[in-house]
Amino acid sequence: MTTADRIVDAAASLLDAGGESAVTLRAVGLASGVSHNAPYKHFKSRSALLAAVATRDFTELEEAFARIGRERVRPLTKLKRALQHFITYGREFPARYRLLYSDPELARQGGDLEAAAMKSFLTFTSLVSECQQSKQLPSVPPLQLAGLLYASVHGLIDLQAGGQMRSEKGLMGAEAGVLLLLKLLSQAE
Amino acid sequence: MTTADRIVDAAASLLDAGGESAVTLRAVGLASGVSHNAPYKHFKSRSALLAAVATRDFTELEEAFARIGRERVRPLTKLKRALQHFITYGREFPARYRLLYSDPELARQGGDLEAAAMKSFLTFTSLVSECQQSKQLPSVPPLQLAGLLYASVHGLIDLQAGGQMRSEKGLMGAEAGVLLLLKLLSQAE
DNA sequence: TATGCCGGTAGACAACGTCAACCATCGTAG
DNA sequence: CTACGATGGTTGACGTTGTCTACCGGCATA
Repeated sequence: MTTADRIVDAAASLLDAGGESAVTLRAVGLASGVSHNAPYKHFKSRSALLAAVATRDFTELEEAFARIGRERVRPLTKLKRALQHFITYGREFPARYRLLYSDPELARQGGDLEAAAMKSFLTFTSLVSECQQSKQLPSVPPLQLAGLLYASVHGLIDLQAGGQMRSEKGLMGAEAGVLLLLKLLSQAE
Repeated sequence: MTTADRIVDAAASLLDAGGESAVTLRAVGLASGVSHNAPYKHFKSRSALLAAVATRDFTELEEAFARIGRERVRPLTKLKRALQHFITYGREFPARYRLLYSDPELARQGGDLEAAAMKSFLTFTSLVSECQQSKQLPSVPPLQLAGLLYASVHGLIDLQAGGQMRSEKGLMGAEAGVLLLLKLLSQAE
């Protein structure tokens, strides 16, 4: 494993452990066994390092979507599994999840964050499109339906990750929300 | 206008102008004509100041929802107007919008942020409930449907505020997304 | 063998949040 | 009338942070 990888790993761990503010270059350096300035040899700034973490997670997300897409089950089942994976990831790593969709400045830190994000969305779209072809979701333009579903699920996960949607308030969890949404959508056309 | 109000105003302006990182206590002090430490006489910390900004915005949001709820138009029209207001606010003040749903630590900074957020959501829920009573939305538990709608719209606004959902990518805007969602939901039951 | 890049170090700097000490004003208890 | 505590303001200092600059060793290559 290269040093750059170890630095990204350390940043991700710190992110999980203490939120974005815990990702200081000094802590990253300490955790990856280098000095507090070594990250600058691999990333242009702290933001660029965070962008690298986000890019890696987007790529892994896309791989998961693609893997699920190859399973031999009903299209709607694939979609549900993909959404379940998304939700689980968001619940397990809320800080990393929120990083994915944080400031637009992150995307402009160079790198291929935007491309990775777009690719994962397009793979997700193909899952939605499959459901439409098998008449399990209404026949509106696939990109529109996928965008709507993606945004809705993002909203559910984000509110849950931020603690604004806790079940003790009588609200439902992200899983229940997704299932309700899919149920309602499948009744439309 | 009290000094505390001026400080909150300054923080909101800086937030709009340069994002969260631009809200430094020194800049806030300068903009509101006090020293860099005066905010501490009114707010326990920088986070508490940001929480005050968020609380104010949630309150204004709730007032807008309540105002729209008193209009004499069809329930679904009220709901659409409320959502349109929400979207417009998010587009005009993306940094403030994102502050509303940022870290859970903000909510724990004391203050009544959580109560204000809940109140605005409940007022929104009453709009949804009205639509259900007039059979314009499916008859599922109101809190669930409202939560789903709220989260979905939040997702649309948030992705747009973060620049992840730009129309030049062939994706739709938040308004179109909401209209599509309402159209599909109204076909279900 | 000399050289220039690559990846690392250490140190300094300004800006930031926060803390402590100090001070003016003013309503009020004695 | 006076003493005083609370309120809201000030200045200065401290530690931490991101970032910049300078330095340095190894190693491929001309």
